[in-house]
Amino acid sequence: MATATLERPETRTGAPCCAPSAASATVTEPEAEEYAAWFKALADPTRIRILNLLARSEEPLCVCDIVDRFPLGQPAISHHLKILRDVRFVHSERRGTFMYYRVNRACLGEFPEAARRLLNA
Amino acid sequence: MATATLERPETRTGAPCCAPSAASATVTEPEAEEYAAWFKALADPTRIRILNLLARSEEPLCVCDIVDRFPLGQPAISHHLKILRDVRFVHSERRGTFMYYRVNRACLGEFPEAARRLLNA
DNA sequence: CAAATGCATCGACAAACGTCAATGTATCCA
DNA sequence: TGGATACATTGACGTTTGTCGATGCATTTG
Repeated sequence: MATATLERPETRTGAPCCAPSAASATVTEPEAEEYAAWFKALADPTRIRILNLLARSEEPLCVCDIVDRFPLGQPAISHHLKILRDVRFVHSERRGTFMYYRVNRACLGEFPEAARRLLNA
Repeated sequence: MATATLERPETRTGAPCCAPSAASATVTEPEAEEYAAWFKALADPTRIRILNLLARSEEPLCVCDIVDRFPLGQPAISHHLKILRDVRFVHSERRGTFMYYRVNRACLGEFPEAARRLLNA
């Protein structure tokens, strides 16, 4: 899957986050693909746990911190982190040779509200 | 995937819906699989649009009504409806030879809140 | 009962996903 | 400059997913 598929105009123009300002109206096919991409990023137990781990951590965590907590190899963890980064659920920041990850609170905060508008119309 | 995987004790004992009463604590691996199953059910554009269609409809819709709105065959639509039923996002009811589907408001209402507790800890 | 209708299920197939081992890249340090 | 460290990327593999055509089942109607 191409990364560009998950990058929306709003994000490229500097909008803080994810919500496509969905009114409680009909969801078009492009919008549906966008929503599905967000849900797909959460459709794996490991990513759920990584995200919860980052959400509950005061400090950003480096990749090796995360690898230590899972029975998976480092490439698998990096793969999941990339998926979470592509949909803007997490941010990453270099510190020397370390990459520190933290949740994108603006994005995760808007996500449940977007889900509500979508499903609870 | 077996249907039984998506049936949690609460649903079997008559609880209204989905939320596993997740405090804002560490998500265990079984809990993560449960959450992932819900998100997985929403990780497809067609299911997003089916769910939005049902959510915006006052009246329940039969399968042929839904089939008419998508460029997919009837087996594909039935397949997606089964996935949405397995996670309790929709209900189905027979009327003669027709199967009428409607959203499970209790479930879809709790889902965003569960997502918030999970991600916005 | 028999035919017709609406939907579910099955079998098959291509595409996507998750994982690992191996390798590449960037940064720090001696 | 060269080695070591932390992470990303690649290629391969088995599993899962989404779709279709064909078929089966339940219900209504003649």
